[in-house]
Amino acid sequence: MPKVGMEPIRRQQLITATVAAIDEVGLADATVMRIARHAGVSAGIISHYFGGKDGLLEATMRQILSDLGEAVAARRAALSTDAPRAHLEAIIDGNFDRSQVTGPVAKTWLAFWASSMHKPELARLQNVNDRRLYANLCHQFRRLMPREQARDAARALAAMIDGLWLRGALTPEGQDTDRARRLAREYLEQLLVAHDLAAPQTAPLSLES
Amino acid sequence: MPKVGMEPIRRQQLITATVAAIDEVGLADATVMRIARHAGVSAGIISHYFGGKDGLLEATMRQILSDLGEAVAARRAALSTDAPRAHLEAIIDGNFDRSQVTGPVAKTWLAFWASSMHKPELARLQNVNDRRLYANLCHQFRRLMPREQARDAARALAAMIDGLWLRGALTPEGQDTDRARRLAREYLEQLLVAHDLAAPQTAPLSLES
DNA sequence: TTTTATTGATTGAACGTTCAATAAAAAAAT
DNA sequence: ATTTTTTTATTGAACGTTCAATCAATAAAA
Repeated sequence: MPKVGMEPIRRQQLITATVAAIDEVGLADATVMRIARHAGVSAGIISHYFGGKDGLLEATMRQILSDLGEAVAARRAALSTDAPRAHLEAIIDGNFDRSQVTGPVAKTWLAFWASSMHKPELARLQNVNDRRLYANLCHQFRRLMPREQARDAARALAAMIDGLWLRGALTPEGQDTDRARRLAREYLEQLLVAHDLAAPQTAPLSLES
Repeated sequence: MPKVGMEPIRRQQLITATVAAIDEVGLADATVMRIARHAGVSAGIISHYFGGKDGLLEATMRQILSDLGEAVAARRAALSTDAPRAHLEAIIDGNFDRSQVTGPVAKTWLAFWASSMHKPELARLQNVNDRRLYANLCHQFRRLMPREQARDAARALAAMIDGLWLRGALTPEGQDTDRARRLAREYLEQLLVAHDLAAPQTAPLSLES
Protein backbone atom coordinates (compact mmCIF):
# COMPACT_ATOMS: atom_id res chain seq x y z
CA MET A 1 0.00 0.00 0.00
CA PRO A 2 2.45 2.62 -1.15
CA LYS A 3 1.65 6.12 -0.01
CA VAL A 4 3.84 9.20 0.11
CA GLY A 5 5.66 10.11 3.31
CA MET A 6 6.18 6.54 4.41
CA GLU A 7 9.81 7.04 5.34
CA PRO A 8 9.51 8.19 8.97
CA ILE A 9 6.79 5.62 9.62
CA ARG A 10 8.77 2.74 8.21
CA ARG A 11 11.94 3.79 9.97
CA GLN A 12 10.18 3.77 13.32
CA GLN A 13 8.45 0.47 12.59
CA LEU A 14 11.75 -1.15 11.69
CA ILE A 15 13.56 0.16 14.76
CA THR A 16 10.78 -1.11 16.99
CA ALA A 17 10.84 -4.44 15.18
CA THR A 18 14.60 -4.66 15.71
CA VAL A 19 14.23 -4.30 19.46
CA ALA A 20 11.46 -6.91 19.44
CA ALA A 21 13.54 -9.34 17.40
CA ILE A 22 16.61 -8.95 19.60
CA ASP A 23 14.46 -9.45 22.67
CA GLU A 24 13.05 -12.59 21.10
CA VAL A 25 16.11 -14.40 19.76
CA GLY A 26 19.14 -12.25 20.49
CA LEU A 27 21.28 -10.08 18.26
CA ALA A 28 23.01 -13.04 16.64
CA ASP A 29 19.76 -14.51 15.31
CA ALA A 30 18.03 -11.24 14.55
CA THR A 31 18.15 -11.63 10.78
CA VAL A 32 16.82 -9.04 8.39
CA MET A 33 14.01 -11.40 7.44
CA ARG A 34 12.90 -11.84 11.03
CA ILE A 35 13.02 -8.13 11.69
CA ALA A 36 11.11 -7.41 8.49
CA ARG A 37 8.46 -9.97 9.38
CA HIS A 38 8.03 -8.31 12.77
CA ALA A 39 7.42 -5.01 11.05
CA GLY A 40 5.12 -6.61 8.49
CA VAL A 41 7.25 -5.61 5.52
CA SER A 42 9.70 -7.35 3.21
CA ALA A 43 13.40 -7.82 3.86
CA GLY A 44 14.51 -5.63 1.00
CA ILE A 45 13.05 -2.51 2.53
CA ILE A 46 15.72 -2.46 5.23
CA SER A 47 18.50 -1.80 2.76
CA HIS A 48 16.29 0.81 1.12
CA TYR A 49 15.79 2.88 4.24
CA PHE A 50 18.93 2.16 6.26
CA GLY A 51 21.45 1.23 3.59
CA GLY A 52 21.82 -2.22 5.12
CA LYS A 53 21.51 -4.16 8.34
CA ASP A 54 24.33 -2.29 10.07
CA GLY A 55 22.59 1.00 9.42
CA LEU A 56 19.44 -0.28 11.07
CA LEU A 57 21.30 -1.56 14.11
CA GLU A 58 23.12 1.74 14.49
CA ALA A 59 19.87 3.68 14.20
CA THR A 60 18.30 1.43 16.83
CA MET A 61 21.10 1.99 19.31
CA ARG A 62 20.99 5.69 18.59
CA GLN A 63 17.32 5.81 19.46
CA ILE A 64 17.71 3.86 22.67
CA LEU A 65 20.47 6.19 23.82
CA SER A 66 18.47 9.21 22.80
CA ASP A 67 15.42 7.97 24.71
CA LEU A 68 17.54 7.47 27.79
CA GLY A 69 19.04 10.93 27.51
CA GLU A 70 15.61 12.47 27.22
CA ALA A 71 14.28 10.51 30.20
CA VAL A 72 17.05 11.94 32.36
CA ALA A 73 16.76 15.45 30.95
CA ALA A 74 12.99 15.52 31.42
CA ARG A 75 13.20 14.59 35.07
CA ARG A 76 15.87 17.15 35.73
CA ALA A 77 13.93 19.86 33.93
CA ALA A 78 10.87 19.07 36.04
CA LEU A 79 12.77 19.83 39.25
CA SER A 80 11.82 23.01 41.07
CA THR A 81 14.94 22.99 43.22
CA ASP A 82 18.56 23.38 42.26
CA ALA A 83 19.88 21.16 45.03
CA PRO A 84 22.60 18.73 43.91
CA ARG A 85 20.89 15.92 45.73
CA ALA A 86 17.66 16.38 43.79
CA HIS A 87 19.52 16.35 40.48
CA LEU A 88 21.41 13.23 41.42
CA GLU A 89 18.18 11.48 42.30
CA ALA A 90 16.66 12.59 39.02
CA ILE A 91 19.62 11.12 37.15
CA ILE A 92 19.18 7.84 38.99
CA ASP A 93 15.46 7.69 38.30
CA GLY A 94 15.92 8.62 34.67
CA ASN A 95 18.44 5.85 34.19
CA PHE A 96 16.02 3.27 35.49
CA ASP A 97 13.38 4.42 33.08
CA ARG A 98 14.95 2.62 30.18
CA SER A 99 14.18 -0.78 31.64
CA GLN A 100 10.99 0.29 33.33
CA VAL A 101 9.30 1.31 30.13
CA THR A 102 10.17 -1.83 28.20
CA GLY A 103 11.95 -4.99 29.26
CA PRO A 104 13.04 -5.78 25.69
CA VAL A 105 15.04 -2.57 25.61
CA ALA A 106 17.23 -3.88 28.39
CA LYS A 107 18.22 -6.95 26.40
CA THR A 108 18.86 -4.85 23.31
CA TRP A 109 20.97 -2.45 25.30
CA LEU A 110 23.14 -5.23 26.66
CA ALA A 111 23.48 -6.83 23.23
CA PHE A 112 24.73 -3.55 21.80
CA TRP A 113 26.98 -3.07 24.76
CA ALA A 114 28.79 -6.31 24.05
CA SER A 115 28.76 -5.69 20.33
CA SER A 116 30.22 -2.22 20.70
CA MET A 117 33.55 -3.69 21.73
CA HIS A 118 34.28 -4.59 18.13
CA LYS A 119 32.15 -2.19 16.10
CA PRO A 120 33.73 1.28 16.17
CA GLU A 121 30.55 3.14 15.31
CA LEU A 122 28.59 1.52 18.12
CA ALA A 123 31.52 2.07 20.47
CA ARG A 124 31.43 5.77 19.66
CA LEU A 125 27.75 6.05 20.51
CA GLN A 126 28.15 4.07 23.69
CA ASN A 127 31.11 6.16 24.76
CA VAL A 128 29.27 9.43 24.31
CA ASN A 129 26.52 8.10 26.55
CA ASP A 130 28.91 6.85 29.20
CA ARG A 131 30.69 10.14 29.37
CA ARG A 132 27.44 12.03 29.65
CA LEU A 133 26.34 10.03 32.67
CA TYR A 134 29.72 10.42 34.32
CA ALA A 135 29.94 14.14 33.57
CA ASN A 136 26.45 14.79 34.88
CA LEU A 137 27.12 12.95 38.11
CA CYS A 138 30.54 14.50 38.52
CA HIS A 139 29.23 18.01 38.05
CA GLN A 140 26.66 17.61 40.82
CA PHE A 141 29.05 15.94 43.26
CA ARG A 142 31.55 18.69 42.52
CA ARG A 143 29.20 21.13 44.21
CA LEU A 144 29.41 19.13 47.42
CA MET A 145 33.00 17.95 47.66
CA PRO A 146 36.55 18.39 46.36
CA ARG A 147 37.34 17.30 42.80
CA GLU A 148 38.96 13.95 43.44
CA GLN A 149 36.26 12.89 45.85
CA ALA A 150 33.61 14.00 43.38
CA ARG A 151 35.22 11.99 40.60
CA ASP A 152 35.32 8.85 42.69
CA ALA A 153 31.74 9.35 43.81
CA ALA A 154 30.64 9.76 40.19
CA ARG A 155 32.57 6.70 39.06
CA ALA A 156 31.15 4.60 41.88
CA LEU A 157 27.56 5.71 41.43
CA ALA A 158 27.77 5.20 37.68
CA ALA A 159 29.08 1.70 38.28
CA MET A 160 26.32 1.02 40.78
CA ILE A 161 23.65 2.14 38.33
CA ASP A 162 25.05 0.05 35.50
CA GLY A 163 25.60 -2.94 37.75
CA LEU A 164 22.08 -2.91 39.16
CA TRP A 165 20.66 -2.51 35.73
CA LEU A 166 22.86 -5.23 34.24
CA ARG A 167 21.99 -7.74 36.95
CA GLY A 168 18.34 -6.87 36.48
CA ALA A 169 18.55 -7.50 32.76
CA LEU A 170 20.09 -10.92 33.28
CA THR A 171 17.94 -12.12 36.15
CA PRO A 172 15.53 -14.84 35.01
CA GLU A 173 12.64 -13.33 36.95
CA GLY A 174 13.08 -10.01 35.20
CA GLN A 175 14.12 -6.62 36.48
CA ASP A 176 12.88 -5.47 39.86
CA THR A 177 13.09 -1.81 39.00
CA ASP A 178 11.76 -0.50 42.26
CA ARG A 179 14.31 -2.33 44.30
CA ALA A 180 17.14 -1.35 41.98
CA ARG A 181 16.19 2.29 42.22
CA ARG A 182 15.87 2.04 45.98
CA LEU A 183 19.33 0.52 46.31
CA ALA A 184 20.85 3.19 44.08
CA ARG A 185 19.18 5.91 46.12
CA GLU A 186 20.37 4.39 49.37
CA TYR A 187 23.87 4.33 48.02
CA LEU A 188 23.61 7.98 47.09
CA GLU A 189 22.45 8.60 50.65
CA GLN A 190 25.54 6.86 51.96
CA LEU A 191 27.80 8.91 49.74
CA LEU A 192 26.27 12.14 50.97
CA VAL A 193 26.25 11.06 54.62
CA ALA A 194 29.82 9.85 54.43
CA HIS A 195 30.86 13.23 53.11
CA ASP A 196 28.85 15.14 55.70
CA LEU A 197 30.52 13.12 58.43
CA ALA A 198 34.03 13.56 57.16
CA ALA A 199 34.05 17.21 56.27
CA PRO A 200 32.07 19.55 58.52
CA GLN A 201 33.16 20.91 61.87
CA THR A 202 30.31 19.09 63.61
CA ALA A 203 31.86 15.72 62.86
CA PRO A 204 30.79 13.46 65.73
CA LEU A 205 33.75 11.10 65.49
CA SER A 206 37.09 11.02 63.76
CA LEU A 207 36.66 8.23 61.27
CA GLU A 208 39.79 7.74 59.29
CA SER A 209 39.38 4.90 56.79
CA MET B 1 52.36 -35.09 14.56
CA PRO B 2 49.95 -37.39 16.29
CA LYS B 3 50.95 -38.54 19.71
CA VAL B 4 48.89 -40.25 22.38
CA GLY B 5 47.31 -38.21 25.14
CA MET B 6 46.70 -35.15 23.00
CA GLU B 7 43.16 -34.61 24.21
CA PRO B 8 43.74 -32.47 27.31
CA ILE B 9 46.40 -30.46 25.48
CA ARG B 10 44.20 -29.74 22.47
CA ARG B 11 41.21 -28.89 24.61
CA GLN B 12 43.21 -26.32 26.51
CA GLN B 13 44.72 -24.92 23.33
CA LEU B 14 41.31 -24.52 21.75
CA ILE B 15 39.80 -22.86 24.81
CA THR B 16 42.68 -20.41 24.96
CA ALA B 17 42.35 -19.79 21.23
CA THR B 18 38.64 -19.11 21.67
CA VAL B 19 39.29 -16.39 24.22
CA ALA B 20 41.94 -14.90 21.94
CA ALA B 21 39.63 -14.94 18.94
CA ILE B 22 36.75 -13.35 20.84
CA ASP B 23 39.12 -10.70 22.15
CA GLU B 24 40.27 -10.05 18.61
CA VAL B 25 37.05 -9.90 16.60
CA GLY B 26 34.16 -10.55 18.98
CA LEU B 27 31.96 -13.55 19.48
CA ALA B 28 30.00 -12.95 16.28
CA ASP B 29 33.09 -13.19 14.08
CA ALA B 30 34.89 -15.85 16.04
CA THR B 31 34.45 -18.58 13.43
CA VAL B 32 35.70 -22.10 13.91
CA MET B 33 38.33 -21.48 11.25
CA ARG B 34 39.68 -18.43 13.02
CA ILE B 35 39.76 -20.20 16.35
CA ALA B 36 41.46 -23.21 14.81
CA ARG B 37 44.05 -21.01 13.12
CA HIS B 38 44.81 -19.38 16.48
CA ALA B 39 45.43 -22.79 17.97
CA GLY B 40 47.47 -23.90 14.96
CA VAL B 41 45.16 -26.78 14.10
CA SER B 42 42.48 -27.47 11.53
CA ALA B 43 38.81 -26.56 11.83
CA GLY B 44 37.60 -30.12 11.91
CA ILE B 45 39.28 -30.88 15.20
CA ILE B 46 36.82 -28.70 17.09
CA SER B 47 33.91 -30.99 16.33
CA HIS B 48 36.11 -33.93 17.22
CA TYR B 49 36.94 -32.75 20.72
CA PHE B 50 33.92 -30.63 21.63
CA GLY B 51 31.17 -32.08 19.46
CA GLY B 52 30.79 -28.75 17.70
CA LYS B 53 31.23 -25.02 18.10
CA ASP B 54 28.62 -24.71 20.82
CA GLY B 55 30.42 -27.29 22.91
CA LEU B 56 33.65 -25.31 22.66
CA LEU B 57 31.97 -22.07 23.65
CA GLU B 58 30.32 -23.74 26.60
CA ALA B 59 33.60 -25.27 27.73
CA THR B 60 35.28 -21.87 27.43
CA MET B 61 32.68 -20.17 29.60
CA ARG B 62 32.88 -23.01 32.08
CA GLN B 63 36.62 -22.51 32.42
CA ILE B 64 36.37 -18.78 32.89
CA LEU B 65 33.80 -19.23 35.63
CA SER B 66 35.83 -21.94 37.23
CA ASP B 67 38.96 -19.78 37.21
CA LEU B 68 37.04 -16.98 38.86
CA GLY B 69 35.64 -19.28 41.52
CA GLU B 70 39.10 -20.56 42.31
CA ALA B 71 40.56 -17.07 42.51
CA VAL B 72 37.99 -16.15 45.16
CA ALA B 73 38.29 -19.44 47.03
CA ALA B 74 42.09 -19.22 47.12
CA ARG B 75 42.07 -15.76 48.62
CA ARG B 76 39.56 -16.74 51.24
CA ALA B 77 41.45 -19.89 52.13
CA ALA B 78 44.61 -17.85 52.61
CA LEU B 79 43.00 -15.73 55.30
CA SER B 80 44.17 -16.29 58.84
CA THR B 81 41.22 -14.50 60.38
CA ASP B 82 37.56 -15.39 60.33
CA ALA B 83 36.36 -11.78 60.40
CA PRO B 84 33.48 -11.08 57.98
CA ARG B 85 35.21 -7.98 56.75
CA ALA B 86 38.30 -9.89 55.70
CA HIS B 87 36.24 -12.42 53.79
CA LEU B 88 34.30 -9.69 52.04
CA GLU B 89 37.53 -8.02 50.98
CA ALA B 90 38.85 -11.33 49.72
CA ILE B 91 35.72 -11.80 47.64
CA ILE B 92 36.17 -8.34 46.14
CA ASP B 93 39.83 -8.93 45.35
CA GLY B 94 39.15 -12.33 43.88
CA ASN B 95 36.52 -10.92 41.58
CA PHE B 96 38.94 -8.38 40.19
CA ASP B 97 41.43 -11.06 39.43
CA ARG B 98 39.60 -12.17 36.34
CA SER B 99 40.34 -8.95 34.50
CA GLN B 100 43.70 -8.43 36.13
CA VAL B 101 45.21 -11.62 34.83
CA THR B 102 44.05 -11.21 31.26
CA GLY B 103 42.24 -8.36 29.53
CA PRO B 104 40.86 -10.64 26.81
CA VAL B 105 38.99 -12.62 29.42
CA ALA B 106 36.95 -9.55 30.26
CA LYS B 107 35.71 -9.19 26.71
CA THR B 108 34.92 -12.87 26.49
CA TRP B 109 33.05 -12.73 29.76
CA LEU B 110 30.89 -9.87 28.59
CA ALA B 111 30.23 -11.56 25.25
CA PHE B 112 29.03 -14.67 27.04
CA TRP B 113 27.01 -12.56 29.40
CA ALA B 114 25.04 -11.05 26.54
CA SER B 115 24.82 -14.35 24.73
CA SER B 116 23.51 -16.16 27.80
CA MET B 117 20.21 -14.33 27.52
CA HIS B 118 19.21 -16.58 24.66
CA LYS B 119 21.28 -19.71 25.15
CA PRO B 120 19.84 -21.76 28.01
CA GLU B 121 23.01 -23.68 28.73
CA LEU B 122 25.12 -20.53 29.04
CA ALA B 123 22.37 -18.94 31.12
CA ARG B 124 22.53 -21.84 33.52
CA LEU B 125 26.28 -21.48 34.00
CA GLN B 126 26.03 -17.74 34.43
CA ASN B 127 23.24 -18.09 36.94
CA VAL B 128 25.15 -20.52 39.11
CA ASN B 129 28.00 -18.05 39.25
CA ASP B 130 25.76 -15.10 40.04
CA ARG B 131 24.12 -16.94 42.88
CA ARG B 132 27.43 -18.00 44.30
CA LEU B 133 28.67 -14.43 44.49
CA TYR B 134 25.43 -13.24 46.05
CA ALA B 135 25.29 -16.11 48.52
CA ASN B 136 28.89 -15.61 49.60
CA LEU B 137 28.38 -11.92 50.19
CA CYS B 138 25.05 -12.43 51.89
CA HIS B 139 26.43 -15.01 54.27
CA GLN B 140 29.17 -12.68 55.47
CA PHE B 141 26.92 -9.66 55.83
CA ARG B 142 24.46 -11.81 57.71
CA ARG B 143 27.00 -12.09 60.51
CA LEU B 144 26.94 -8.32 60.94
CA MET B 145 23.34 -7.27 60.40
CA PRO B 146 19.73 -8.45 60.18
CA ARG B 147 18.67 -10.54 57.22
CA GLU B 148 16.98 -7.94 55.08
CA GLN B 149 19.80 -5.48 55.53
CA ALA B 150 22.30 -8.20 54.70
CA ARG B 151 20.45 -9.09 51.54
CA ASP B 152 20.38 -5.51 50.34
CA ALA B 153 24.04 -5.06 51.17
CA ALA B 154 24.89 -8.20 49.20
CA ARG B 155 22.79 -7.14 46.23
CA ALA B 156 24.33 -3.69 46.22
CA LEU B 157 27.92 -4.84 46.56
CA ALA B 158 27.42 -7.47 43.86
CA ALA B 159 26.03 -4.79 41.57
CA MET B 160 28.94 -2.50 42.38
CA ILE B 161 31.47 -5.21 41.57
CA ASP B 162 29.80 -6.10 38.28
CA GLY B 163 29.31 -2.47 37.36
CA LEU B 164 32.92 -1.50 37.99
CA TRP B 165 34.12 -4.49 36.11
CA LEU B 166 31.73 -3.93 33.22
CA ARG B 167 32.71 -0.29 32.84
CA GLY B 168 36.33 -1.31 32.96
CA ALA B 169 35.84 -3.84 30.19
CA LEU B 170 34.23 -1.26 27.94
CA THR B 171 36.52 1.65 28.59
CA PRO B 172 38.75 2.35 25.57
CA GLU B 173 41.83 2.81 27.75
CA GLY B 174 41.37 -0.57 29.34
CA GLN B 175 40.56 -1.61 32.86
CA ASP B 176 42.05 0.34 35.76
CA THR B 177 41.93 -2.59 38.13
CA ASP B 178 43.51 -0.86 41.06
CA ARG B 179 41.02 1.94 41.04
CA ALA B 180 38.09 -0.41 40.60
CA ARG B 181 39.19 -2.49 43.55
CA ARG B 182 39.76 0.62 45.63
CA LEU B 183 36.27 1.94 44.88
CA ALA B 184 34.69 -1.41 45.72
CA ARG B 185 36.60 -1.55 49.00
CA GLU B 186 35.60 1.98 49.87
CA TYR B 187 32.01 1.06 49.23
CA LEU B 188 32.32 -1.92 51.54
CA GLU B 189 33.76 0.45 54.12
CA GLN B 190 30.71 2.67 53.78
CA LEU B 191 28.38 -0.26 54.19
CA LEU B 192 30.10 -1.34 57.38
CA VAL B 193 30.36 2.18 58.77
CA ALA B 194 26.71 2.90 57.98
CA HIS B 195 25.72 -0.17 59.91
CA ASP B 196 27.99 0.62 62.84
CA LEU B 197 26.45 4.08 63.07
CA ALA B 198 22.87 2.92 62.89
CA ALA B 199 22.93 -0.07 65.22
CA PRO B 200 25.14 0.23 68.30
CA GLN B 201 24.29 2.06 71.50
CA THR B 202 27.02 4.61 70.87
CA ALA B 203 25.20 6.03 67.87
CA PRO B 204 26.18 9.71 67.71
CA LEU B 205 23.08 10.86 65.87
CA SER B 206 19.71 9.46 64.93
CA LEU B 207 19.95 9.18 61.16
CA GLU B 208 16.73 7.90 59.76
CA SER B 209 16.87 7.73 55.96
C1' DT C 1 0.66 8.91 -16.92
C1' DT C 2 4.19 9.65 -13.82
C1' DT C 3 6.03 9.04 -9.39
C1' DT C 4 6.84 6.64 -5.20
C1' DA C 5 6.95 2.62 -2.37
C1' DT C 6 7.47 -2.16 -2.01
C1' DT C 7 8.16 -6.86 -3.14
C1' DG C 8 10.48 -11.38 -3.41
C1' DA C 9 13.25 -14.36 -6.25
C1' DT C 10 18.05 -14.45 -7.10
C1' DT C 11 23.00 -14.13 -6.18
C1' DG C 12 27.24 -14.88 -4.11
C1' DA C 13 29.72 -15.29 0.00
C1' DA C 14 30.45 -17.47 4.45
C1' DC C 15 29.54 -20.68 7.84
C1' DG C 16 29.60 -25.28 10.71
C1' DT C 17 29.79 -30.00 10.07
C1' DT C 18 31.11 -34.28 8.05
C1' DC C 19 34.07 -37.93 6.57
C1' DA C 20 37.26 -40.41 3.63
C1' DA C 21 42.11 -39.99 3.31
C1' DT C 22 46.50 -39.47 5.54
C1' DA C 23 50.31 -39.44 8.50
C1' DA C 24 52.62 -40.22 12.61
C1' DA C 25 53.35 -42.95 16.62
C1' DA C 26 52.94 -47.25 19.16
C1' DA C 27 52.70 -52.13 19.27
C1' DA C 28 53.57 -56.49 17.40
C1' DA C 29 55.99 -59.58 14.63
C1' DT C 30 60.02 -61.01 12.34
C1' DA D 1 67.09 -54.27 15.05
C1' DT D 2 64.16 -54.07 11.45
C1' DT D 3 59.82 -54.51 9.38
C1' DT D 4 54.88 -54.87 9.52
C1' DT D 5 50.49 -53.95 11.64
C1' DT D 6 47.43 -51.46 14.41
C1' DT D 7 45.96 -47.50 16.69
C1' DT D 8 45.37 -42.67 17.25
C1' DA D 9 45.28 -37.97 15.78
C1' DT D 10 44.54 -34.86 12.26
C1' DT D 11 43.51 -32.85 7.90
C1' DG D 12 40.95 -30.35 4.33
C1' DA D 13 37.81 -30.65 0.52
C1' DA D 14 32.90 -31.19 -0.14
C1' DC D 15 28.14 -30.43 1.32
C1' DG D 16 24.10 -28.29 2.70
C1' DT D 17 22.43 -24.31 4.92
C1' DT D 18 21.81 -19.56 5.93
C1' DC D 19 22.39 -14.92 5.37
C1' DA D 20 22.52 -9.88 3.55
C1' DA D 21 22.20 -7.48 -0.44
C1' DT D 22 20.45 -6.59 -5.08
C1' DC D 23 17.26 -5.30 -8.60
C1' DA D 24 13.83 -5.99 -12.11
C1' DA D 25 8.93 -6.30 -11.64
C1' DT D 26 4.73 -4.55 -9.61
C1' DA D 27 1.16 -1.93 -7.57
C1' DA D 28 -0.83 1.88 -5.44
C1' DA D 29 -1.15 6.85 -5.22
C1' DA D 30 -0.59 11.33 -7.25
